[in-house]
Amino acid sequence: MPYRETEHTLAKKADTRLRLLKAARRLVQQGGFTAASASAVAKESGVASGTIYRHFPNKSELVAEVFRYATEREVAAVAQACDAQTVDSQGLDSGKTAADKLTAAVETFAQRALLGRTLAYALIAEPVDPRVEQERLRYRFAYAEIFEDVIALGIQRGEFVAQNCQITAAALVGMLAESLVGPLKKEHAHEHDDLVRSLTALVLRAVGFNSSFKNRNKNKNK
Amino acid sequence: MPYRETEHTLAKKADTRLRLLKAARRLVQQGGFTAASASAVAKESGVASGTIYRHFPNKSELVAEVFRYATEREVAAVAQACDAQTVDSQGLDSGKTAADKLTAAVETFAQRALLGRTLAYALIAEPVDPRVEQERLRYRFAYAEIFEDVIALGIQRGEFVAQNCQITAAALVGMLAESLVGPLKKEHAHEHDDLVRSLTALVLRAVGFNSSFKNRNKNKNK
DNA sequence: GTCTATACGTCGATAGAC
DNA sequence: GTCTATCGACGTATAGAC
Repeated sequence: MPYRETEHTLAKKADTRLRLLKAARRLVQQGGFTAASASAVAKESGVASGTIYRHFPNKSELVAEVFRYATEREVAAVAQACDAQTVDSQGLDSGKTAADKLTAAVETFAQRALLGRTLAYALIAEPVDPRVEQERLRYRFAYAEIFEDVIALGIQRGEFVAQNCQITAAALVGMLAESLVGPLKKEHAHEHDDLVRSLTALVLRAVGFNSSFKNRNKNKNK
Repeated sequence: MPYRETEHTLAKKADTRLRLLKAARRLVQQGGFTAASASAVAKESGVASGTIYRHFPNKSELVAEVFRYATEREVAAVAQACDAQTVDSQGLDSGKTAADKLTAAVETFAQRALLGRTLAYALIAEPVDPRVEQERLRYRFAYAEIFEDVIALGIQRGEFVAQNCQITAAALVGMLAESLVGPLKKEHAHEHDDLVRSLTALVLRAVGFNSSFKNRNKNKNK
């Protein structure tokens, strides 16, 4: 009787793969990418080291996948922070301004990073394999796309000064990432709130937020 | 007669080392770090490939050294742009404002990058060996230190709003680096001037430049 | 400079799914 | 009976300690 792949075997295989990813992510969370050695991942996920290479062609690919797995959560959180409550449960526009959205995005990004410093540092700045660095570039662009929309909205609403959205969006990504690198390395970053406030202020200045803007169109869709 | 290192042999050795570095830098300039393979470097500098390893312990170290060699120029150019002409040949303060300095720094960084796009991309964003990535982190901090002084000056002079200089300085480094990544990859970036203008405006907004600032202390040291 | 530790990746054997 | 997943020791490269 010839061997065939069935639903069951495939599901099991996918399951093992996921276990490996989750185990690796835990290790990165605790000690950065350097802590996610092949043998450590194997141990953490309860398989033999050789098994890893039945699911990933090499270490770089495993790590790149872990990077995506972890970063996608962050991107999603920021994206959600921008859109959240723009439209409430009754389908009414809550009148969230572009400045509100941008502030929420910055706070979300920064606070998540500061609460999981090791993971954040690993995702943002830890020197890693070029293969993983490639993924970093992609995801920075993903963040930029989110910001771009918000900036365009802000300009359209007259909250922000006219500007090239793409440039500013990329710049915001750089600002956030780079300004967090230092604090993420230090041990006692208990001035979280100060830092977040500084960052939001900085970002709002950068986009040319007109602080006299009074949300003139508030509730215009009601 | 036992072999001894003489002045002459040492000088020759240093000379070869420098030739290797310069050759590698040329290659990076033309094709990024991927183009600077060991064999290519050997060919370009007219030595046998094995000779490289008499001057550098391994490829990573060679590349890291090239990175430093190239980046130090850039940092120096930016530092000089900040300080230039603050004091003229007669020892008189030319009254350069912090905004002037910051603008000069941004223009210098961006224009140099746009004129040597391949090299700039390699130094700023190309996925590279972790050993080299480590150097990137260092140099980003070097840039930040330059900016920090200028920002502190601007605050002190009342040109910029009060803020945490370290955070802003790091953020500026990130802004510049990240906003150039996209443009540096594209072929026809003939909107150089537009980009540079956008960047300077963005940076001045970020530091909270008070555009009504009239350089009240101009020439106060005359 | 040698020695030890640890890293990645491979391999033949084994167990088990089909 | 045929194929695959898993194991875990092993080969090889490299880094750090002494």
